[in-house]
Amino acid sequence: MAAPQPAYTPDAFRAELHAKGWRMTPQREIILETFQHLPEGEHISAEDLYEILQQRGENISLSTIYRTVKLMARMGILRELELAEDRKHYEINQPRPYHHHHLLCVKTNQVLEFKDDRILKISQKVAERYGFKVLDCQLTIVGISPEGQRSIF
Amino acid sequence: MAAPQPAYTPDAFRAELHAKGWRMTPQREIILETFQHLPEGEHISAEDLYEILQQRGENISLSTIYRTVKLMARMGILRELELAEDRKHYEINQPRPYHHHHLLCVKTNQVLEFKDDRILKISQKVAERYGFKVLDCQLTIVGISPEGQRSIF
DNA sequence: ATGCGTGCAAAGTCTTTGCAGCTTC
DNA sequence: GAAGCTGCAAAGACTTTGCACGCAT
Repeated sequence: MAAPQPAYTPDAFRAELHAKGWRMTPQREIILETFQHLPEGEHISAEDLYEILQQRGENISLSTIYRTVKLMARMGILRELELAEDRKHYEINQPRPYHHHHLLCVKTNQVLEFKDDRILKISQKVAERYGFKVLDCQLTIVGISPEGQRSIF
Repeated sequence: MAAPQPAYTPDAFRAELHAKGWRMTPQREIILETFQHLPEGEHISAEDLYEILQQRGENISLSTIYRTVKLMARMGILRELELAEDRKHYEINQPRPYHHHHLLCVKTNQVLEFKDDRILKISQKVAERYGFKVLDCQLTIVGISPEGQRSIF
């Protein structure tokens, strides 16, 4: 029985930043919150985030967004996904059982999510074997969707 | 007991190309062979491949390389990996039990390989559930290596 | 007060594309 | 012979970086 997962708070973020000699800023807090309020499983690109913030009237530069998401990914707060052909996408790195993985179609570029607790367990075992601390694990299944199988390519 | 895995021959490649109305060329054959002769687990970028070919005296343009590796990845012959920060890497998509996965350190960028037969089994089950045909599956564990844990970031 | 972070614009890097000529089927 | 493929150069797309100013500590 898993306990409800407490949200990663701005204060926790601040503390982690301080521990490394870094600083909390309004921009970083807004970006954290924005990711936390994204519907589950939704992953966005730097540019997507920029537009979301623009529409909310938050003027945070693209540079800052790029710098911040990279920082947060390195801290393990965000997962960096490379599912689309062209650009990276990010999403909150939810702990199990919210952890999910992706099924990707090379023909239609369709992306489906699925969950499987075994993946994280396997990952933790493997990481332990090599002395790694796990921040995230992603199983990406690349294949051809039913629609893709019908198309002639 | 798995039977020895027959290599994917130029003829098989040719046949698959023809089935789609495409053509075999010397460049494509050389690229296929180059990937097949790479040490197991070695994955290279388009530019790496370009340099390898240059050194072998094969003048194949970067454009052709980009076009060919993308084509071969879509055909399931190559796996497209996004382990490095910047560019895509490719390797032959070996069938089980040669299939391997990656453990990546966000601090040192170190990449380790490991094998685990369960991953492919799980992937096939999941794909089946959604009607997908599996071309490849990649479990990437992102974490911090022992060396990375010692560094101050 | 110190020095990290932000914004802007410019520069970079990897990748794609238009086109003419060559090659494969 | 028709259509796909290659090479070259140019264009494109995403991301990073230099610098001056502002803000967190």
